[in-house]
Amino acid sequence: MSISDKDKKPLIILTGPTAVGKTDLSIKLAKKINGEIISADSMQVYRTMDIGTAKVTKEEMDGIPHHLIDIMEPDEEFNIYKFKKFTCDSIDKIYSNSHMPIIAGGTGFYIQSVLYDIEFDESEVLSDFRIEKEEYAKKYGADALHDELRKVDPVSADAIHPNNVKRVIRALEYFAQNGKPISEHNKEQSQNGSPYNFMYFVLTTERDNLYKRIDKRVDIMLENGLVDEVKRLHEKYHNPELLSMQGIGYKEIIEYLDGKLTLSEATDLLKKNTRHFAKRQLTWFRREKNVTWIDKDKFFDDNEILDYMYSLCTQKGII
RNA sequence: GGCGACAUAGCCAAGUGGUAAGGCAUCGGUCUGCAACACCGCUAUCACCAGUUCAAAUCUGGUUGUCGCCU
Repeated sequence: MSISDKDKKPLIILTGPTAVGKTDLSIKLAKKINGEIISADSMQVYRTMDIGTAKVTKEEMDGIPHHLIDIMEPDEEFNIYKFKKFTCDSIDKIYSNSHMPIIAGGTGFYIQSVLYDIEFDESEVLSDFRIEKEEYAKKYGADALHDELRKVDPVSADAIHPNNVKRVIRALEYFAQNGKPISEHNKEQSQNGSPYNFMYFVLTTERDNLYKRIDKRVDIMLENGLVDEVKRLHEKYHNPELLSMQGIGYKEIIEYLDGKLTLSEATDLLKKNTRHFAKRQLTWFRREKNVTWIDKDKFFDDNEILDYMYSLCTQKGII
């Protein structure tokens, strides 16, 4: 590369599977290095969804500014395009405060969009188009829709499994809007380098331990009133289809409230879904390039982790 | 002690002579505008021993274990 990393803008990312302890550590890190936190979490953006998203509380923030939390109503749609836009704005603002941006959160897809500056065109989501295609797939089968994609974009057709109707539709939508295959666009974008001089920390711990933490956290959420929180939202919106209500912890409790599950069944399902989610996150991070894994089990305490992170950031000239 | 039933992967569970369905969990993976989404892949030789048969998870005998009933 022609521009040295040190000339690029600094950025720190702290991620990891759900319930590993990101929030706590990110705040400690922010204090240590004069940082501000940008949440990379697709659910914490929603106001009044606090318990189920394990959202940071004001007290926990302890004066550290947090961005991208509580910026949407639960019946609004949030997506990666919005995330990227808001995050880039926040990063600029943080620089102008002479602070260090720390992206903390578990949505790897979102992080990627900012880190590698992936471009999204301005066009709106074609919701009618999506609905129409969904119905088509339901009526004639997923394979029929996949065949349709093959006609316009064989590369994507090869890459996307026919059963993955959502992705097939997005590829179709992209083609309808731009007149070129999404596979071409993806290929171009995948060659982007990062405009940042960054450290990408992935916090992890032994699998058994992680699962125990998850189970425990779910129990605590229940004790803290998760059912009431979901009940309030469910009564307000009456719409389990909302993106926000599809979040883990919300969809399961709604099933309970609707009498489809007992509370204990809903709880088990919620724990299971959370474990699955954590596993998928881990898979994502494993594939991500240039990440620094931090195995909590190898450190005595958070301070030792912070010192380690600090020294790596220093070496890279980020701090 | 007697009688009866059952014994298939971590769990549930099909399969009654022809070379081990399925579901869940586990594990691995995909992902470029719904991503806490959506999707894909992998995982057993049938309690043990002996016998019948070209061929047994499937039949016979025995052993062990579990459950139920009876005294």
